[in-house]
Amino acid sequence: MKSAQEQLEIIKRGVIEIIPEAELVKKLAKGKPLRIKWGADPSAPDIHLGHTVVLNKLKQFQDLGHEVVFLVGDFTAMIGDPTGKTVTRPALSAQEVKTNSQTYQDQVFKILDRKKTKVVYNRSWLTKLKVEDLIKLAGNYTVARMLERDDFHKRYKAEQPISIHEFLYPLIQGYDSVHLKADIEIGGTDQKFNMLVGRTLQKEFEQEPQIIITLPLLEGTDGVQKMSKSLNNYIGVTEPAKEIFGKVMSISDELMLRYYELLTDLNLDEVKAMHPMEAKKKIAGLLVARFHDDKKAQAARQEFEGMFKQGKLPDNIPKKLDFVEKELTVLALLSRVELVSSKSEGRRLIKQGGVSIDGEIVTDEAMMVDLNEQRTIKVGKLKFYQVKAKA
RNA sequence: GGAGGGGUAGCAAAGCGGUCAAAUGCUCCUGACUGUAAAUCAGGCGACUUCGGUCUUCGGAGGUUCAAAUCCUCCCCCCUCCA
Repeated sequence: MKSAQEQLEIIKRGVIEIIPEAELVKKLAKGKPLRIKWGADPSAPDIHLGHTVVLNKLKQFQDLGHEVVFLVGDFTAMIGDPTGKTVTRPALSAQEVKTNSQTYQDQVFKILDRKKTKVVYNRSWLTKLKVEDLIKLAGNYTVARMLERDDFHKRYKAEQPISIHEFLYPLIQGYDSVHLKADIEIGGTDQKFNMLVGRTLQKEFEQEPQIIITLPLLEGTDGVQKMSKSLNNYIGVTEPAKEIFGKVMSISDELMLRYYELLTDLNLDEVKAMHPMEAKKKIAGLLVARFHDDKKAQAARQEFEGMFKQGKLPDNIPKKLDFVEKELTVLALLSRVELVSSKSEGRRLIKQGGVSIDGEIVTDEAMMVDLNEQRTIKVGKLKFYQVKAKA
């Protein structure tokens, strides 16, 4: 095992805060594997780039010889983390949780070392908690302290409602740390308060309090809001290579630098010196390679370049080659292959010059398309379909 | 228990008897420019259409009216304050 100082150097890279750093050094100095807690809510089982910021850090810990505890919050999912949220989530069924957490694990282990990871479900101990215990637990915290939390504070000041159960969430999350005897808890900056509660509770339970490590939140592809599935601004780790590549290519330059900063170890000055497009292709390739492999990264890049520079068609165009009709109007064709959600939309697109067949822009919605030959119909820049009548 | 505010298109938010398929902003879609970037510009953003129109939308159900998102009745839901 590396020295505490060496480890600290690695750990510190890319993190926002270590609370408190001195205690971390002490823990590391013991030379024993530490237990790192990372909790995830199994309601949205798609791991995206945002999660990987934390996962990469966890992987570093594993490489340094520590133990990662992946906590599936199947119990807490019923409450719904109030962090940054306004709506309560519906409770998940046991089956959903099971499926979700399985998917979650498959994805997590694209990055984490399965052998060095312990997977736990907080339902297994939280269901055993008695009302009595819960009240005791709640006794450790005051309303005033809860209200210190930024989003609670804002809502309180704005006279927005705060439900009691939302106060319970941080307490329960904190209790998880007590139960697991976590040495370190890691999470996004939005989790700081919740993780601090864990620290406080551990002290109450006369444990050595956990160290808190916060990591930056990755902005989604829109460049503004944090990456999340519900905002549909995410890049999922299980997405096909060309999707990942394409999505990365479409982010803004500014955001690209941010991605370099949070998702790679590369020197930012060198990146800035590159042509932005080149730099973007590079990170797109890197990420594809990370979640797939080098070969696919190469292929994705080539396809991308072929498609947009040389105007070639992408590889896997959806096909429908068994039309009964020998010919159809453009409009009918569009709606048949569901490139448009309604005929009105199709009309609009044609009017705006967004539809082409075999490279020819369509101007007349009633134009007949001969389906005896294979045709490629294109809507906008990215949607294609190959069509042909049944032989 | 009492008082008040509110539910309008993906979101936010106007409209408060006809000119409303519903202002405006954002998102989104298409086109131009370009590096599938940003910014900008142009157009669009309920459905169907023989492009003349037609049909279905403003929490739900009824009603008044030639005419209702707009008025009335009942119901459902959300929020705030007081107790």
